[in-house]
Amino acid sequence: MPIAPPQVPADSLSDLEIESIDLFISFMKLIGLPKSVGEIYGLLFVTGEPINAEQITERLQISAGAASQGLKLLRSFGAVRSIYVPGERRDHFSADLDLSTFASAFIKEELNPRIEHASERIQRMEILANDLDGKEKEAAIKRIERLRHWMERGQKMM
Amino acid sequence: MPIAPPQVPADSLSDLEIESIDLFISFMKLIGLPKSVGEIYGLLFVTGEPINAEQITERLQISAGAASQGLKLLRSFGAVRSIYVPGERRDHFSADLDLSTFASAFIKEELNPRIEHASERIQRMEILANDLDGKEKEAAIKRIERLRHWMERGQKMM
DNA sequence: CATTTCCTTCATATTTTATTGAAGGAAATA
DNA sequence: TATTTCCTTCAATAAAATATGAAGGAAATG
Repeated sequence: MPIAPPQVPADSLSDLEIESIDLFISFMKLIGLPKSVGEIYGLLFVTGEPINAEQITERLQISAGAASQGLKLLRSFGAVRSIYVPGERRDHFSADLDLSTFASAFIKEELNPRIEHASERIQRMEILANDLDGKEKEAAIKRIERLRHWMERGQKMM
Repeated sequence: MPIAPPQVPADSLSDLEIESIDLFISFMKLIGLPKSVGEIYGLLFVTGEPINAEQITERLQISAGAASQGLKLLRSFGAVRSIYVPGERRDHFSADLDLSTFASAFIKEELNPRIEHASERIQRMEILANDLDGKEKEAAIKRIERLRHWMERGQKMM
């Protein structure tokens, strides 16, 4: 009878690490990013020391692909940076603690394009509303005007 | 040979309606709400006149269940209101154009609870960090401090 | 320059989320 | 009060999002 393979006990996470990871999972989900991205940032956040991709996959028990993609995204937002560690061949990564960089990048890369798209759509709506007649037209234009107002407010907020 | 059943051509949507629906689908997705919610609000937004649930399901080709749930959610945010139409048995619905009501309700019901949860988590992290020693402890505390700072900033923004 | 190591990409599998449709309850109508 | 109409809920299903892991490329090593 074959012996059950020993559960490779990937160096389990401390309570502090778990709290941090959980926290950033919720945060990333809130802004629409996948769980794995939150896991990675959460781990890097508490770890402090730069660690490599293998360490990330082992501690978090995620695939190399997920780590690669998550790190790529986090770097693109400036939330994580590559750190050169002398004598080490692998890339090492560290969390950037200045979340304002992250926020700006997120607004610029994710939010602004959507706002622009919405803006174009509102413009098109105004044109289409002009083809209506009478009371209906007036009402539609008023509504769309209002929409534009709100959109501009949102735009300014950023 | 049986004749193909005539495609019940549910009174198709105008270009203006499609633009509005698309716009609100993107918006609702952005804030993490399902497509059907965006469809419903988008339709009500351009329609102006109060319409009933059946009209919504027919125009949007969605199920009665989806309409019911979507309307429930939108009402809970104050984005849609029930309108009494004399002589009509069915409930009628109309979009509330004041999006600030919507925004407040969304912040209160969706965002604030998450912030509180995060706040508790940070507190727990601070306690756990106190159990570390030396340099590691100091570094961890500094990071968590920083996190709290950012969280409080976010909290104030709302 | 052959080999190894590391990283990324992408097709597929898995997990998560949203929608459907049937059942049941409440309110209006006959 | 029986019947019909309307609305909601929820288990089952469909759709969408995310993670996996194998394949391939690039860079370091021997």
